Amino acid sequence: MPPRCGKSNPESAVAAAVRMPPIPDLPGELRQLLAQVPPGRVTSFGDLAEALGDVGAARWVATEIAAIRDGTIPWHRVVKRTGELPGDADRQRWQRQRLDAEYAVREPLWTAFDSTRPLRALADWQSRTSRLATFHVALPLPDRVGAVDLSYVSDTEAIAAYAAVDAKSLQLVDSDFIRVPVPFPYIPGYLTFRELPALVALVERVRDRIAPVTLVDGSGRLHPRRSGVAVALGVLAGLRTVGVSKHRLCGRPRGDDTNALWDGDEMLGFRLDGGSKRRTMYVSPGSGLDAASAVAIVRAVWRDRRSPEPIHWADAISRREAKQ
DNA sequence: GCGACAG
DNA sequence: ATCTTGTCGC
Repeated sequence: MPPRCGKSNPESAVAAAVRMPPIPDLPGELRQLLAQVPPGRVTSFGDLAEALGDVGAARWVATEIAAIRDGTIPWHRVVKRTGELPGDADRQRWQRQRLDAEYAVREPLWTAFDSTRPLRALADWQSRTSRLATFHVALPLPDRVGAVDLSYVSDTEAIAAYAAVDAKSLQLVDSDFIRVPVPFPYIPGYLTFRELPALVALVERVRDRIAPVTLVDGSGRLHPRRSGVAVALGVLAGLRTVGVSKHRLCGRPRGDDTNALWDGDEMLGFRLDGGSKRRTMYVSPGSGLDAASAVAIVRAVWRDRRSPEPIHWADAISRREAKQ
């Protein structure tokens, strides 16, 4: 029963607000949208992405359509926003024939989709989730530092691995993995919905022995909605997490410290220079600690490999298991 | 040609 | 991320 009145209860507020959202069947949604385009009209990849809820999914739409083999799906009514046809000469010739056969007008683009815009709902979930994260707590270096990572067996199945090292010796002290279905494609800004179900399942498996801090291969607050996969995992699983990525999703240097990364007036994380043998990494809080603590912890467990020790082991284990 | 958006 | 030949630098 929820508390009735009086003081708010942070525990139950969090418990009520944090649940994994329903993961939409995006390929299915795309096929439904394709079926809506009337014969004789054309639409664009970007307009389809917009109908899915985010124009940023346009490249996923393009690659998904290019992979369609089912001849009953009317992919030929999709063109580039410039009016050009996509693909190589053969594909263009085939598409032009199909369009000519139905006397298609090439403009204006048809955009009157009926859609629930599922990506918009997911983006809203990310914004709500980021408000439940904490990122002002200074956290000393704990005794162990863990990491999680995924390797893909196929486009729809992955190995999620956990590894932990002793913070002093940097020796591997714990590891585990699970094989899990992956329900969602990769779309920039929405990695959370591809990897979070697997990571939550993995964390449940190692819950009783998990390290005080978990590094996550992906962004934390360095995200357009301050809600990278490390933020979501921290909030949903109630863990202290740090986002560690090899590429920068958002955030730019600003001012005196060229390693601090800002978006608007928010300092979201840091660039960690790798030097010669290591590679540059981007670090930001997931939840439960501040950016300075996050970067100090990552530094402490980063020796001379390309990536910090816990991430290296989680990556190596998941990759090895995915190969079998 | 430029810019490029985690995994 | 994964798929992979050839290429480049130490």
